Amino acid sequence: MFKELNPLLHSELRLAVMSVLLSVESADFVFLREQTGATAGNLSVQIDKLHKAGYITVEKSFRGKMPRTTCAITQEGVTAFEEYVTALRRYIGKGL
Amino acid sequence: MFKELNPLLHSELRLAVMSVLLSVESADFVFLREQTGATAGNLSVQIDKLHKAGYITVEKSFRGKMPRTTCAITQEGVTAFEEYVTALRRYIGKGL
DNA sequence: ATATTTGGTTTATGTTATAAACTACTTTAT
DNA sequence: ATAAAGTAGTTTATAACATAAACCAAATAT
Repeated sequence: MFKELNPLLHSELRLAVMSVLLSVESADFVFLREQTGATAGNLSVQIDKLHKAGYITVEKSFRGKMPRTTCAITQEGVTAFEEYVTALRRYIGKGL
Repeated sequence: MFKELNPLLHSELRLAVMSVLLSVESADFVFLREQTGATAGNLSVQIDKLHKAGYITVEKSFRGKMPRTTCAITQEGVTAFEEYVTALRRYIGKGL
C-alpha cells in the first residue's frame, strides 16, 4: 500500500537542498545556507550524505583566495527526487 | 523560503497512519498495522505520539473478550495534515 | 495441560538530525 | 605588524527518533 519513502530524501534539510538544486543548475555552499536557513554544520553534513548517495556533485575551488564549494544535482538525484515525490503521493493523497 | 515541516507528521509511519485515517472515518490497531505494514511495537509508539499531539483519538474497548484499539483523526489532525501538505509543496515544487 | 495466536505495550538499540565547538584562512582596523 | 573580526567550512557531541526485540495477558487450538 505505502511505498517506502527514500530515507535519504525524507529529511527536511536534504529535501530543501535538492529543491534548490533542482531549480538552479548549480549553487555554492553559502547560497544553499542562505536559501535553506540551515546552520553551516548541518548543511555540511547533509551535503556530504547527498554527495555520497550520488545525488549531487560537490566541487571545491577558490574564488580569489577564499574556498568555495559548488554543488549541482545529478541525473541520479533528479530521478531519486522524482521517485520520492511519486511515493509521497500515496501518503498525502490527491490533495497536493 | 522553506517553511518548517511539522516534525510530528514528517515521519513515514505517522504519515501513513494519518493517510489511512483520513480516508476511513475510524480504524482499529490491526487494520492500521495491515495497511501500513508496520510492526505492532512501532505502530503502538507512533499512535501514542499522534494521540498526545491531539491529531487522533484512541479508544480502547473489548470485542468479546479481546482488547481493541480504535483510532480516528481529529479536526486538529486534519488541519495539521493539510498544513503539512501545503508546506511540503515548497519543497517538491509543482511536480506533485 | 501446553503450545500457539492475538492484541497489544515496554524497553533497548541503532540511526538521524542538529547545534556547538573547532579549524584554517582572509580581511580589516589599529 | 598585530590584533580583532569575518568567511567558509568540518568535526564532534548530544538529543531526538525510528525500529525491532522482548515481553505481557488473555484466548484458542492441540
